[in-house]
Amino acid sequence: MSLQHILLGLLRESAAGYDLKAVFDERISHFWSAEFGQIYPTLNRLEERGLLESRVEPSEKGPNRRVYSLTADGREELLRWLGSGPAMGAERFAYLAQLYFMDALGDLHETRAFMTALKQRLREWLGRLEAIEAAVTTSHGAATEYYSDGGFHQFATLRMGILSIGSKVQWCDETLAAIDRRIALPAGAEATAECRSGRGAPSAPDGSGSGTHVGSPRGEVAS
Amino acid sequence: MSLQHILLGLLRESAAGYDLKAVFDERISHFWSAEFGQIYPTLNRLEERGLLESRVEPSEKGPNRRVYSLTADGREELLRWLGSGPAMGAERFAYLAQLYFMDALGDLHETRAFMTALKQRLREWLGRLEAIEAAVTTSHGAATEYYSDGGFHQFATLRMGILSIGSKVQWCDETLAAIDRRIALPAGAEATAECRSGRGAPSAPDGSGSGTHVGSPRGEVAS
DNA sequence: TGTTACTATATCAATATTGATATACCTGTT
DNA sequence: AACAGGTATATCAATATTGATATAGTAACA
Repeated sequence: MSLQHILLGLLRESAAGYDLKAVFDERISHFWSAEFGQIYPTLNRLEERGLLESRVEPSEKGPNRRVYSLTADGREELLRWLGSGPAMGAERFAYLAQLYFMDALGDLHETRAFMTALKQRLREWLGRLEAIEAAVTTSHGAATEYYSDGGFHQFATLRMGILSIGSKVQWCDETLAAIDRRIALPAGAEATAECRSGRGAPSAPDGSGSGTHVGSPRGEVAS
Repeated sequence: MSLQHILLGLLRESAAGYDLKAVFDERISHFWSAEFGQIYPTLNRLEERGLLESRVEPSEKGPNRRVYSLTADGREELLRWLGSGPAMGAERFAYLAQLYFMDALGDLHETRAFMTALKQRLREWLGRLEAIEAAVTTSHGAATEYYSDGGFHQFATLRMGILSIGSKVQWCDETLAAIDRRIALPAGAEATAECRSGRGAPSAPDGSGSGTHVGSPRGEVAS
């Protein structure tokens, strides 16, 4: 449901779907993204629900544009969402899934190459965010408490991107170091251990006899 | 496309859809989650594509189960995915979107309450992950290089969860401190600043005359 | 003038995801 | 035996998301 609300937020200033795509790509990609195929139908539904209204305008550079703006109901719904407390969706990292299963490749050098590539990608991303941060603090100073209301809030979200991705780069280093220690081990020196995680019962002693030990190949934590 | 591959990874050990749901909830929720409504159709499609095979078995505790296992093609596709380099999907944080627009509430105390609640939720989550980490290192030691192959890779993913969420808790503190400095300001002392971010041209000087300044209410970075 | 190429604008089909609901079996109680 | 409540198993309808494709204008150039 978040995209609907994000569109309401972006449309505090009216815009066409095409413009909004650029905003996703250029300004808020560190916390959300959307394709045309999602933006247009969602705008339609929001208009059907009376949260947006639209008018067709000629474009300066191309075909006619349908420009959307908030209705009173739309503004109300936006404020309701903003006041409803933090929306905590599940996080998804496909590259962590790959790493989780990567023992299947049976070669730690593959894992090492993977982590090196991942670190590189993360550092590029971090660099882009830091460049934006530098541009902002250069022109407005490092004391964000003096920023405009909008700027203050936006800068805070940028900071989370920087800190969070920065921590992932650190994690890459930590993991690469562990990989190197492991590679240096005399063959066959590994013991057996699996770790389980998630929001469920943290350290439930396993072996409850369910017959199917899903996702627990070769060795258990509670060994 | 990732869920399909994650299911292939989990099914290195055969299981029914019901079991897999538990794995998502209890073991890998720090990087992926899935509901029944997604798991079952995806298993079907994977079987149609010949990457999985299934047989119906009586259950010890309930209705008959359809148990899936990898085919040779399925294992091959899993390995292909694992070897294809880090899959970098866009990250999505609905709570950051809320914060980004929260100037609309016009009351920094609302933002403060929001950040306090967010920090609390993140700390709880971090606590769960750290409890798992403690359980693992207690029984297998802190030297992960001696873990089993699977355990080593799985522990690495757990560490990313811990470092990444930890950095977000830090960010909450940093942001709360900035909010407090801003609240303490004499009224009207704020200047104007917006920040833009994303993968696009990092510090493109704005004002390119597009007419619609989407998402840039009240003040520009390149002011 | 016709052609190429490029930007702006939008739609479509396929797939993924969520949340609610359904159905089967088991266990204990009336 | 009939029922109640719980767990195990699975499906469905609605919505979200991705990636490819379509269509309109504009600009440069042969």
